[in-house]
Amino acid sequence: MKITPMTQSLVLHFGEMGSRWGLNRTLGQMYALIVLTEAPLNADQISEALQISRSNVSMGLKELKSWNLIKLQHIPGDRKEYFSAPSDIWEIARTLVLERRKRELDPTLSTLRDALMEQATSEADQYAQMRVKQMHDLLEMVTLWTTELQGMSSDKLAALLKLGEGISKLLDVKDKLLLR
Amino acid sequence: MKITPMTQSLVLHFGEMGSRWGLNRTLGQMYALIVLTEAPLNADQISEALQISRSNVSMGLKELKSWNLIKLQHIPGDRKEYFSAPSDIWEIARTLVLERRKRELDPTLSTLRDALMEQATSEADQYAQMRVKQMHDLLEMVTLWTTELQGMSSDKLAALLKLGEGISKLLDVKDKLLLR
DNA sequence: TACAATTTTCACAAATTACTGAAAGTTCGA
DNA sequence: TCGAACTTTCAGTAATTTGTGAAAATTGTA
Repeated sequence: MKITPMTQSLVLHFGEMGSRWGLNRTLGQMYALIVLTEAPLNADQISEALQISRSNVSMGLKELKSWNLIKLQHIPGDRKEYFSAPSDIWEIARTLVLERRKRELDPTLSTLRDALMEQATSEADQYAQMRVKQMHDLLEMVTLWTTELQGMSSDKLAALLKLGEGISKLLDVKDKLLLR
Repeated sequence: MKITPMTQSLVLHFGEMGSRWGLNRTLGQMYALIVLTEAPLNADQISEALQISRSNVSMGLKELKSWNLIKLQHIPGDRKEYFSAPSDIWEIARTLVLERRKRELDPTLSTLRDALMEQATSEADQYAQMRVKQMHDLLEMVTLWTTELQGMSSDKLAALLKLGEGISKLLDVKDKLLLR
């Protein structure tokens, strides 16, 4: 499996990015390759294209599956397993957000809630609890938002994001509507 | 510097979280401690509370400074440097978003743009470029949003987040207003 | 059921990242 | 300008994470 210079450089960049996103370098590279390639790929092709061992690919694929980022498919007459990414980039983004929420936000919220349930005796703990409450409320809102995003169609999501700088104004409009 | 069991467990949790956020475990712990403690702390106190070497604290503090997450202050009659976190949790969140954007989004956008400038000859590259375009547009919108957030007051930010499930409806309202 | 094709697991090796103590550097007051 | 108080740097070590090859497990089909 040959790989063009363009894909090559993108793959390398996303490898670096991957490590900042809870995935690791190889995983980032693998996913970049799958996303950028139209045809579904099998493990051997990935292994060859990225010059990593077959077993490493197997582990990476396992991880990618656990993130729900890839689709398994079979090609008639071929026993190998082929993988591809969703064609809708918004779906990928939505999945990424959802999975990170499950892995990071949810456990953190639960820890914060536990801390809030405790009886704060010392003054130090009272202050800590106050901060915990602030963080908790903030993260809960973020959770609410991500939940909301999950239910939105790709079109709507695109529209929302396009709003961009309009969002601030929109908020003002909302206030006026409520005042009416 | 003693540390209550409550702070202790929160510090440990944010240590784990830190590693998922581009910081590392120690950095997460240090910041949690600073955020949860009302009084500004000096390096020795942090070192003692978290049981890590003085030099490690120095490096962590340096990193935290580069993220703009801590404020340096001096206590009259004491030559040590003391550090504290912003009292406004929204400010912390805003800073975090901004810094991550600078470190991750911006370089990625630039790589994507480079790829888009190239002449795609092969069919493979044309497909790749199409996907790159999708990613680029998505990330550019995210950037726009984060920029917008930077300019918003904490109050407004809180209001926006509180909108939660209302956001979808709000979008509909906007469409109606435009149609009018 | 047997067997070839394919995938997964896992113990170890390699690479990367984080931590430490000692030494060097800085700052400030006398 | 000296020296004590404090901070930073850095080379080496420790810990963690990632990658590999060999072997085991699974799958599909003749």
